[in-house]
Amino acid sequence: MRPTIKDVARLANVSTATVSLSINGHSRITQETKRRVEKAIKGLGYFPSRSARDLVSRKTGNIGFILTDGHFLKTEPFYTQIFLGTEFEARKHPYYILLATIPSNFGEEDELPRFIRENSVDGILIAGKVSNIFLERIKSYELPTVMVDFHNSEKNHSAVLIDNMGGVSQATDVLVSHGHKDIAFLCAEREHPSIQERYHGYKIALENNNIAFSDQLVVSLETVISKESGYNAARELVGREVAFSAVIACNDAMAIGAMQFFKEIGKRIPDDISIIGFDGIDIDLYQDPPLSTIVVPKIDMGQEAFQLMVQILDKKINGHKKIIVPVELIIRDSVKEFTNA
Amino acid sequence: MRPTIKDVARLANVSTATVSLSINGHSRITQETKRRVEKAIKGLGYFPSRSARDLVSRKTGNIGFILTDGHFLKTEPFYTQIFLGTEFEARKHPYYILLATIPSNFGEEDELPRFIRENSVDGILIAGKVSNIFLERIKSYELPTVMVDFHNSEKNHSAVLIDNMGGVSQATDVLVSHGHKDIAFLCAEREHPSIQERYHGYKIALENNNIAFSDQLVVSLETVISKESGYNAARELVGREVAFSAVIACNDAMAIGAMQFFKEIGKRIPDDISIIGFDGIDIDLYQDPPLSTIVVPKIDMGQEAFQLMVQILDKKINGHKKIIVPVELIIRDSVKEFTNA
DNA sequence: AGTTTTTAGTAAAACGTTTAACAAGAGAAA
DNA sequence: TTTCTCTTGTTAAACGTTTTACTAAAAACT
Repeated sequence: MRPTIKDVARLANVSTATVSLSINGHSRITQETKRRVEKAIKGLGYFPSRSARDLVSRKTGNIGFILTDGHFLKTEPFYTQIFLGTEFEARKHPYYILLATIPSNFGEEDELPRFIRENSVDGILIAGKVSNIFLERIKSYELPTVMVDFHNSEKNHSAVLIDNMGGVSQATDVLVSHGHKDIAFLCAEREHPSIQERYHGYKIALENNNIAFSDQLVVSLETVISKESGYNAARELVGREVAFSAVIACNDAMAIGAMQFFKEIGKRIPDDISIIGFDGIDIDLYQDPPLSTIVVPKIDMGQEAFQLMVQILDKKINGHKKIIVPVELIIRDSVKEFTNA
Repeated sequence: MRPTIKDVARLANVSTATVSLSINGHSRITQETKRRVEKAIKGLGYFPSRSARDLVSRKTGNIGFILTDGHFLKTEPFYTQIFLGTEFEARKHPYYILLATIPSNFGEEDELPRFIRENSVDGILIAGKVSNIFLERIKSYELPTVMVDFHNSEKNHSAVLIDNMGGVSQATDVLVSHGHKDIAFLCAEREHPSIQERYHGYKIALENNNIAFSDQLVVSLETVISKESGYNAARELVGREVAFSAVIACNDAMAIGAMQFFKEIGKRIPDDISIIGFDGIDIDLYQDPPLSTIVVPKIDMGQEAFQLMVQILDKKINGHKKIIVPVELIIRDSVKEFTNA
């Protein structure tokens, strides 16, 4: 039989209240008794019962982590790494994480994650884009919410976001400083906030560098971001027969797809075309040449999000807080000085 | 304030005991009262408190899902899909799943997953290969355990396993029936039970088809399975300058890496070489040509594992039960009749 | 009719914590 | 000395269920 707080109290010759206060670090207890309690706990291998604790404190001790099944099963473990970050952070706090996936096109008829319906979480983390219907449906539960790598149009939630604009601006600046003037921008899923920000960063940077913007250099056709859409976007760009010496893709998957097309039609990278992606995923390094990219600190984002959640639950935050995590531009062999050759 | 069982009892004009028995489907309660209780529950939007329930029933209501961080962060969502399968199944039962990753090389100094140390799970699911040290360390907790796609040498746990031997045998048979005689086998991580079984299936099938086994046709050099090791294995095979017209790789990743090498040296698939992988991952379809493979029902495996766990917890099982899930050979364009041209 | 058995429901204890209200003793202030 | 204030600890209620033992009424036997 697992020892209870009573066993500890008996062994330490104090009341159960003292044990409880001692464990939870209340200042009422003297060092001496605290030591006695500690010793008893160690001796018995005692561990407080979660359900008893939760019952009286009226918490569940769980945080829900929600993302779409598409994001969870993606080939690139982008959101998986964010999840891992929250897991790492959760270990330092008295919470467990419950993961649930929802359909990408969550609609009226779909069921909410069970832990929401059963009131088994104290708050939820939402990673990546989810449907508005989903957001509407969970409103009535009034759960503390932190969004990661996404924020809804009303922006009425705390969120951990990527510095999309800064990242792409920086990338553009670097290409310009390498002598490039005709810089293309390949993207998809234009309605996604992150994509809009990246696009914005591209335009701003061009402006700052006194380079005229040309919509002939922007390809934005498809609604889903993938290697395939990158391949197609590159084909479209080449088909337009407009001069360009560098490409920024709105993420690494598209960049890799684009590189594949460029290579297939005999273009050399970086000799003919310099290219930069966004995300910083592992396979970037295994490309030929290795892909330059804007690295997103995925683990950090997960950790930040969880910390934010803890602050909210501890009522240390009043309104909605936004955290913008910085990104890091890493230039590899896919970028080279512009040559007129 | 959330309604409690007392509110329901009051509204339905019965005792809390009746409500409890009613909810949990005890036969003591008459249809009429059950209906009254149901109505009250609906009316109040009542939901039983997990912590209260767990406290008295001395369960946690959680199942731990453990896999190595390497497996979790893999590019191919193989284990992620297995996890999703358990998630789907868990929704039908009164359990939540807690996920934890452990280091691939878990050692003496590493910490056990928090939910184990804190006694917050009623049982654990272990997916994929984990270190023996880990298995040793959790022994003392005496947790009901189900292993998925792995079983330790002592085989003293229930497990859900893949029909590795059957799958590869079948693949070999098909190649033989397509006229191939010199069939190579590429693998890595030879000490892994699944790999051994696949290798065994290959040998058995050759024997059954009266084809002499040649270790010149078996490449097993590296300790880690990946696209890269497949690429290297193919190079090794070609370097041996021994005739072969077909290849079975011990998984899809290696098959894809091997295909890449074959194509690079000008071999045509399937004209010069037929190739079959194992796993059935999504990108198989996007290969050129689409890769034939032995499809593992990953979602099913997760579901089976969870069902097994529930049976164990309900004491419906005496000893250790093994479930072998069937696989399905799917022949795509990477396989062709042998021609002597 | 009287007795036993079955049925349908209830009272109350128990699960293991937290915490508000209280108490006893020690030192400080009067 | 008496009273007041800290300090350190304790008592006991409360959290929301489940379940054992019990009871009253109805049904089934003699």
